[in-house]
Amino acid sequence: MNLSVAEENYIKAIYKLQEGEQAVTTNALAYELETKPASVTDMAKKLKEKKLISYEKYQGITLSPEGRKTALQVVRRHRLWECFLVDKLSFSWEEVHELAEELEHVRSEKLISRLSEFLGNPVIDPHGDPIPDANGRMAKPRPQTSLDQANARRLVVTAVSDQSSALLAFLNAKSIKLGTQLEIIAHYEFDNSIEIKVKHQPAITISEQVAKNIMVRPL
Amino acid sequence: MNLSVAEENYIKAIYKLQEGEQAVTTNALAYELETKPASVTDMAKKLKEKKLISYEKYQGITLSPEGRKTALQVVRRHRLWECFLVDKLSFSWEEVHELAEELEHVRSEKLISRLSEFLGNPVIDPHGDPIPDANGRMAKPRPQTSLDQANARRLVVTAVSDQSSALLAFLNAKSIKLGTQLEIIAHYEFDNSIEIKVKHQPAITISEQVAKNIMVRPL
DNA sequence: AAAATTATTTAAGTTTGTCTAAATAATAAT
DNA sequence: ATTATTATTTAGACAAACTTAAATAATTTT
Repeated sequence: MNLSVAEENYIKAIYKLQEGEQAVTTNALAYELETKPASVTDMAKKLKEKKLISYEKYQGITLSPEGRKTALQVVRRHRLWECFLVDKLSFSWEEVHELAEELEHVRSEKLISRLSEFLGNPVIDPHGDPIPDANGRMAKPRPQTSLDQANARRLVVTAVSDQSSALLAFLNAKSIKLGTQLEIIAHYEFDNSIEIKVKHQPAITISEQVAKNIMVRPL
Repeated sequence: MNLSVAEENYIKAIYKLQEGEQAVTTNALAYELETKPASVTDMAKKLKEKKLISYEKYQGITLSPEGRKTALQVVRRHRLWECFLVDKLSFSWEEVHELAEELEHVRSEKLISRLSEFLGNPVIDPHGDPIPDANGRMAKPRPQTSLDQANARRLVVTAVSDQSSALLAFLNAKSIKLGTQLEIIAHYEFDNSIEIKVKHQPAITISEQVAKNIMVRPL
């Protein structure tokens, strides 16, 4: 099946939002793709026609088996390019998403298998997310949570969900990046701020707002 | 200026056809881009509006200085990706064109400068064509001619202009590839066929049709 | 359970890049 | 210098992916 860039982006977004099983709503998808609900409805009809999703009016969207397979191919391409950009071109992890977003739409089995080989067939990308293999199989995603909901004491930073440059600059200033190990010192209940410590750095206090956008997993 | 993929392809094709100075005709451009003359006229109006070309009804098209700059950026991206595919992913020179055709449209100064650096800032691509630098400067193109028009005796293969798999298979069978050194043994005037010899191979006779599609330069 | 709110869909219109068919201009042939 | 041919442009339409505004369905609130 030959999909347009827009169609691939819808499939990928549905995959991301579906997260397990429940149907994806029109609104959620519109928000994710920065488009309007009416556009989502239009596209849903088209993707249903192509048997990539199941969709009934007012009932939300779920990927069909073919849809899931397609999604995994796009995810594989995206994550392999991220590896390339970080490992070979020395980009930092927060820069690569947008570029990979474009590179992922170059559809060529051969290109992707050669790229994977060139990178040493990596199984996780620079954000710590697993890379599907050519058959769509991958390790189960790490149990990430946002920092404000973490219950373990010692944690590793796995991603930053908000890509705004303000947040990235803040994290940069505090030497917090992918793979940084943190220790939670205290929760302050009156404003839900969190005091954390990075090795060799003074302890710092982080607002709930910031904590919500830092993804971590237990060490 | 933010150009669409289609616009970039037009600019690149105009650059390719302009070859020196003379204006590009509507028909030639339509043929090159595998589209219809009417579509070319439409696009010409748009590109003129954006000041990338000069164009007057029935007078053909030439790139403006900005247009040329844009074209060189696209050519730079294309040729760097070709280097990457051949040098790092072990593609053969005849496979890379289509892939580079897609990769070239990922517009990021930083990506391209990093890629160039990663490749060791190459100045010629796998087809022997010069790669423009970040400022659009490049070595002057090699004096290629098609094999049927070559006047020197000893030649190097620099490109194959027809990308059909039939021709590529033929060349493969005869061990002729980019960089192969040939010697012209004889021209047969009755059908313009050419007898050539590759080192360590028996001499072979090539039709005019084939010779027209093999680009060479004097050794 | 009715009213209010929110979510979703439909209808109609836009833009980009294409197309076909018809009209016009430029060039070549007699 | 007409006529014929070829090249180019215009006009009108189409598909993809989007938009806004209005209509309808689903969900929540009271």
